Amino acid sequence: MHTKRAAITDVAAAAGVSRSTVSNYLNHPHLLSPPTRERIARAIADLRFVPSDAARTISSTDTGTIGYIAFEFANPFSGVIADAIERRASEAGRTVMIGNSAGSTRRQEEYLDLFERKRVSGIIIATLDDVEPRLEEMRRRGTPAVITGRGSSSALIASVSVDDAAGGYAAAQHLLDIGRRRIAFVGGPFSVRQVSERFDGASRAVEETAGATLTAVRIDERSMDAGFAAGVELATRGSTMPDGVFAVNDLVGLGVVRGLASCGVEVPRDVAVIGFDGDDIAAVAAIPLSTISTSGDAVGETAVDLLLAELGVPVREFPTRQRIVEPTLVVRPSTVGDAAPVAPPSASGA
Amino acid sequence: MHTKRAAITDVAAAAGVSRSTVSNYLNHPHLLSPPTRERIARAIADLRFVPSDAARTISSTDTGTIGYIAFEFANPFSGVIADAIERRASEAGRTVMIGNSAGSTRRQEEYLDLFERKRVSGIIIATLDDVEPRLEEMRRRGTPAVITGRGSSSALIASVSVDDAAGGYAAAQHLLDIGRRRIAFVGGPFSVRQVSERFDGASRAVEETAGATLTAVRIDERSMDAGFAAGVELATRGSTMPDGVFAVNDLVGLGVVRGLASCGVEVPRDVAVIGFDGDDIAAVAAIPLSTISTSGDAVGETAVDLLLAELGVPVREFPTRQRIVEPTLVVRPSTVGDAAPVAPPSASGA
DNA sequence: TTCTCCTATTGGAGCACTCCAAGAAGTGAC
DNA sequence: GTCACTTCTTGGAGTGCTCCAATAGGAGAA
Repeated sequence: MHTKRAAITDVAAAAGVSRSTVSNYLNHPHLLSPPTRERIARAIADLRFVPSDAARTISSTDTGTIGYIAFEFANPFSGVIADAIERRASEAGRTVMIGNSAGSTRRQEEYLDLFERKRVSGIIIATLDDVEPRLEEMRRRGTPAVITGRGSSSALIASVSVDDAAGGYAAAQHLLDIGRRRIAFVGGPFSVRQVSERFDGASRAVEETAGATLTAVRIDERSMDAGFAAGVELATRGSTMPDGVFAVNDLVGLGVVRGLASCGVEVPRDVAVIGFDGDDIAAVAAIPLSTISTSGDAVGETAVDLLLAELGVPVREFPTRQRIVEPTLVVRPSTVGDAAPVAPPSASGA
Repeated sequence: MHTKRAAITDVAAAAGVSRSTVSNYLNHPHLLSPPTRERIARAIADLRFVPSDAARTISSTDTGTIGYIAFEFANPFSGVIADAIERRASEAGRTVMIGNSAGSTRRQEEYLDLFERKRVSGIIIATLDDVEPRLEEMRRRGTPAVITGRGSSSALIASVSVDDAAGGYAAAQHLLDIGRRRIAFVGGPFSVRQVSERFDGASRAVEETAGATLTAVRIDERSMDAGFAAGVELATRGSTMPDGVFAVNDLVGLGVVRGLASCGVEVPRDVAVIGFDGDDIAAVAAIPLSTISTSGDAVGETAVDLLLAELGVPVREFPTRQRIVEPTLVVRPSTVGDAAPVAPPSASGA
């Protein structure tokens, strides 16, 4: 099928030097005299020699690759983060190995195992589970990790998280600013920290405003379908129907809009809807969705920086262990429609 | 910082057996007696031993990982394919290492180098460049590859491609079926095979229909902005404005729709628009876009199957070298609006 | 009891590299 | 011609594992 791969010994023989010299050519070329360097270069080209990273790893520990365990590849947000991680890592001369836990704890464990066996330099993991103990152990063995998406509960493990409470506050405040008072939060399960913190942030904003109320519509999964169902449910509440909805994420938000629309409720005239995440699809939807945008780029890049810092490689900015990325409000027609918005008692764009 | 990692020798010592026995435990556990097995298991747990894949690779060649070089991570379609590849590979007990060429030939080369150094079992690459010679060489050295997205020009390199010509034909035929006669193709550059084949397919359909014409609007990049510009340009053509547009992909298609709309042209009443790819965003757009859908899942899975076949691992289905995935027509409001469509002389849904 | 046949275990060679102490070769000063 | 330095180059040991031929230790057959 194919001829045997050339190894460093073959190159040495072809160039008439020792293995060590070829190794030096590969790792410390400045040590060689120009003629030797040239002969080795020719031999490598002739034999089409490709050094084995495995053999190198075995005797030098650092593999130069970063393992990233995504939570859900299907979610476009994952792609944005992965892209940012890959870009930043590549700038630092490192490569990324990507796994996809698809939300499964088992697969997450499998990937942690695998990456440790591969001796990746470090791991970036998006997770909802309590993996800190495991990560601490791995760290002790020499493989550091950074958690993305939520804060780390361990001082030993770095994390990059989005300020969900601040985002929730901003979302609710925006609804209040455009005059909405009966706010509904659509999301769940509350055991997921992101969900509860977004809700708590919204609560705080609502409490600060006289006459405003906040109710929660619990859903089990954060999908467009669940949002749709919630939208339909809200639409049929009659007089207790909210005039503002804060959806836990954009997918759910888009579902809510559709659910409401399917019952003849007009967005944003009757009900204003805002999401969370800043997905691209939110922008191109039938009624573009207002949202609290978290920069996936920033999250990914920061995660890599934190990891590199832990690896002792110089990075652009001095890192602290736990980083929090502030989300920003993006206003679109789903809250401030082209159609004249409901009279805003206290107008003030956020 | 951390204690030295336990190696197989340490485990052997702790369990009171030889290194070979531990190696057997790892790779051929059936050879061991239950008591030995247990002692080794305990020793591994106590020492928190994690075997090194690098050391294994060095002495057994197959790393069990597949390298995937994506063309553009930012494009959601990449995510779908990556997800499918990852899933299928994981079913086969293999892992995926992902790189992102971001359309750059240089980075593509870098990843090919890297993956070969890592001794991945095989490579799946989405590319527009003529990489076959390089891949043939790698194959000779023991690293096979599969190209996705376009056919391979080499009989030695497998590929999974979408039948772009058939897709182009179907797109144009759909426009003709709903009574459109002045068709415009928006896409470019024509040097990219996918583009020219889609156009050629469309040509064929148009030629078969008396009185139908096809014109091409060339664009340099396949982005929403480029589509928008093309839409605006078309809208200002006055009497020569087409009544049907076939956009080279969904992103461009969405741009065209917006461009037309920005000039007061109504879709699909005045101009019907169809895209290509089957992106999710096409479905949730303001005016959901009809499209020629290619299943990213099928492409990804088939690519893995082809690669595994090449690696001599049994797979579900007997593979041939070059696979072609047939795209399917998805009809949405951008061609057949809720508003009454233009009188269709020869109605026949495809 | 002796011999055969398993089964479970092992020593040692090998894999493709790196790393380091030490040697060779060349240069210039005295 | 000798000595002190550099600059290159090199053997050999080490890395963590796998693979294989060889061996020990029983169990059963004769």
